[in-house]
Amino acid sequence: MNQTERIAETIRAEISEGRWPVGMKLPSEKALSERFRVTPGTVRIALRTLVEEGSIDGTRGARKTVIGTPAPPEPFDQFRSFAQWAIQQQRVPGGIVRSKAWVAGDPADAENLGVEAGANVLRIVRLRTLDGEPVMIERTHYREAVGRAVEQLSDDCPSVTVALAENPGIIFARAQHVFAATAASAEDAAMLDVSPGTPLLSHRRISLDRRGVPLEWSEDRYRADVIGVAVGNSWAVNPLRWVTDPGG
Amino acid sequence: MNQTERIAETIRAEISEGRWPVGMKLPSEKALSERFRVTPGTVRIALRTLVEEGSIDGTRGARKTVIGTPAPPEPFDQFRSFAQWAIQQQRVPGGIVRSKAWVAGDPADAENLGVEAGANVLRIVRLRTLDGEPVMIERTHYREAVGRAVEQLSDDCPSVTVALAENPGIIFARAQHVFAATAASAEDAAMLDVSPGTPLLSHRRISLDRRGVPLEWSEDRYRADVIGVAVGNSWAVNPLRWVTDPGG
DNA sequence: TAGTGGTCTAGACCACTCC
DNA sequence: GAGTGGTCTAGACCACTAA
Repeated sequence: MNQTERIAETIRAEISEGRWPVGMKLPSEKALSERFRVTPGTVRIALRTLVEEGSIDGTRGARKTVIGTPAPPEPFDQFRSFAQWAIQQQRVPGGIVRSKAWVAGDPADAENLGVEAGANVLRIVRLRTLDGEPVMIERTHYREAVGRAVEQLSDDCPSVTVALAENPGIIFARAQHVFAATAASAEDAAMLDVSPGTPLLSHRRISLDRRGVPLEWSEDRYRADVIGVAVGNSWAVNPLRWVTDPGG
Repeated sequence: MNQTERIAETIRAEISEGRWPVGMKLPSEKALSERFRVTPGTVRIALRTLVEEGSIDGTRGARKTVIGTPAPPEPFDQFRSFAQWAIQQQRVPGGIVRSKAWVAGDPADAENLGVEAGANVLRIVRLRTLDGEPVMIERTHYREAVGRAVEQLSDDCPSVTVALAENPGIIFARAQHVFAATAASAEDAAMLDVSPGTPLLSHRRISLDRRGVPLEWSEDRYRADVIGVAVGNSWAVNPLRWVTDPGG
């Protein structure tokens, strides 16, 4: 554990338990540095993470002010693994593979995965459930190397993400997402147990490894009355942008 | 301009124009520090922003590798100001105020704005257009102090965000967003020129100032065939999370 | 004007990658 | 084992806030 992480974690906890109420100014960096027996620079790095999380104010020249209860950001995997998220919500996740097939990559696969058209692509359609209720459909396309690892998992494997993490060569490092809305097709409607035409939240994503190589892309559809997507942004960190022609 | 920003900007540009192609290793921090005449620590801070943007790799002990073309993140205001975004896209933004009224805050206003039920709230419904085509509806609720500033703007003011930034007491510092999908109501359909029931992307947001005080909240609806929302995340920065019961 | 945070320098030490 | 990046220390200097 880093010093900076340790300090950030300690102050986060103290804000949560009310030792530094909202509106109160934190001690100066110098005071905190003496308390934690580190230099002021180290304290500043720790406080910067809290500023980026949006729980303390970052005005220059003034003491840091507590803005709100800190919510440490979800780890990256938490937005890849539906199962992990569901368990944290104290819901029971389920997953049913509805179809699985090696196909010749079409132009969309070629563009999204950076492979040639016709290359081997593993296409899997999964229905995800919460407490037995169907809530989302994943239509995922895997690059050949990843598909071979996915293929060896059992169909009722609760978390593909966790299972793939065991695989040394496959590291999901970042992803790009586009959100839109779409009407449930007849197939969607049957799987999600809604009427055809029901509005669904459409989530297209491309997952990349540390070197920027696309590992998978997916078009997921959510029952929008049950599950949505939350995002935070700030002057310090703004990952959001509008796009025209979202596809979906 | 900071040293760190200057260095990050220079390297970003050099990657974009192909001086450091994808897959090539960047010079060491020591070499870069001599080139820019700063200390290695300063170079590292500059490179960290590129790592967070996802354009270079951040493996420890190895030289930084170019992953892809850098896309500097949008400034925070860019996701508040529809007009600024549209102009950057070389589209012509338009805005029409469809209704504007001071109302007594209902429970939703009380919760989202942190005011008492019955407090004065300015409620404005705007129709936004791109090149004359209607693309989104904003239903915004302003806290009283902000509403008084908004009220003084002319109805055809192209960018409320820009106009409000002139106001010294009102600083938008961060926001929370929830995305879902919803069916166009009769009113929505008439304004957006679509059929009732058409799936729309629903975007609920709460905008806060630096001290965490809510300034406005809004429920926006987008024509999902024209406009969507893109988000990037990585192991370094992950602002995304799923939520149950998105409202919408 | 005093205090504070933001930036940058200079350098020590360790963990890790690569040859 | 050489080279490299990540962490942390120590301190100078400046910009800004708050009284």
